[in-house]
Amino acid sequence: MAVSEGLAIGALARRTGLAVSAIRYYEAQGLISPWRNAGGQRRYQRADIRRLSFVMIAQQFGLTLPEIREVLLELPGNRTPTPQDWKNISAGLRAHLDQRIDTLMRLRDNLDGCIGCGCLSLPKCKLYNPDDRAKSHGSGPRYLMGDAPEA
Amino acid sequence: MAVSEGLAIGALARRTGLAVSAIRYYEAQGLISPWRNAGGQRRYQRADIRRLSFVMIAQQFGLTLPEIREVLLELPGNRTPTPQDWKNISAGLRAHLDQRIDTLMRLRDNLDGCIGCGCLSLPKCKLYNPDDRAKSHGSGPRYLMGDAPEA
DNA sequence: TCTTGACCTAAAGTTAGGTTTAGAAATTAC
DNA sequence: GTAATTTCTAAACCTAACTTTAGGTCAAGA
Repeated sequence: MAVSEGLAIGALARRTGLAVSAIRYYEAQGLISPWRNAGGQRRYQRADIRRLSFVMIAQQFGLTLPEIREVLLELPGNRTPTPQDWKNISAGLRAHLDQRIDTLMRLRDNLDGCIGCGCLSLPKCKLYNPDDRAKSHGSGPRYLMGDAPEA
Repeated sequence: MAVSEGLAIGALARRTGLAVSAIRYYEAQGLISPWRNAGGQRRYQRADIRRLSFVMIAQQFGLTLPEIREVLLELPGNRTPTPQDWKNISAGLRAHLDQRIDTLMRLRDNLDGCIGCGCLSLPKCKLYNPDDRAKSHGSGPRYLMGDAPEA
């Protein structure tokens, strides 16, 4: 086998720790774009290992797949990303992470306040601040305090 | 209407900001247990407002409904919870939150290290530490690095 | 060559946390 | 007393992020 035939999906799965089905799913979501060999099978570059690694890390940081897709668009399309390219977009992740930590710490401080005052049920409690609420966790519809649709 | 007839589900929904359907769902998940009036309709105590408030807050902190159910079991079953009871279980939340913040901060530090070394694809990268991975976000099956089922 | 094992697609299933819908019964308002 | 609200149950639907299944093709080794 020649050096530049690329990785088959199974090999990529083994190297990244991802399931084969997950890699196909990521392709469907536009996160990765392999080419096809003569028989129609997917072939990947070695740089794609790094790309998927980035996807996994960004997920841990709470980014959704569409968000990750956007971030990855910042990579150069015309050449294999360099370490510097990766450092650049990782810096963006760092900002995102800082924000999440910040939100949680504010939440914690508010909880401390509420433990003190026992106001758990009061609408004016800071824990009900809509800014801190919703869209931070999980999936599916959420219409929480102040997030309800108009009508 | 007598004082102690209890709240109807719609009233509870208005006071908590939750959807009626969500309240019924929480009941199905064992988070709240109303009684029924003669006509079979749900009736709630005013203390349940506080109970649902706690549920919402705990959700923001990233607890799942089963986890919240466990926490709520620590409340006294034989009487209406006092402010002190609520303070006690809120303290448990605080511990949970501290842990989450800790994890995120460690993640951030590791990212800094990786930005420095560009090791994004190396299995030895600290960002791949299984302890930090999985079960922290979102729903659905996740078999990530080291989390794969045996066979 | 033949036989595994890897790969393909499309569609359906899964989980969490709910919402929506439908048709019927209870309550409330006038 | 009747109309308008609420509430009831059960079942289907929703999203995100995948996995599983079914039925068929490709590739590699003996």
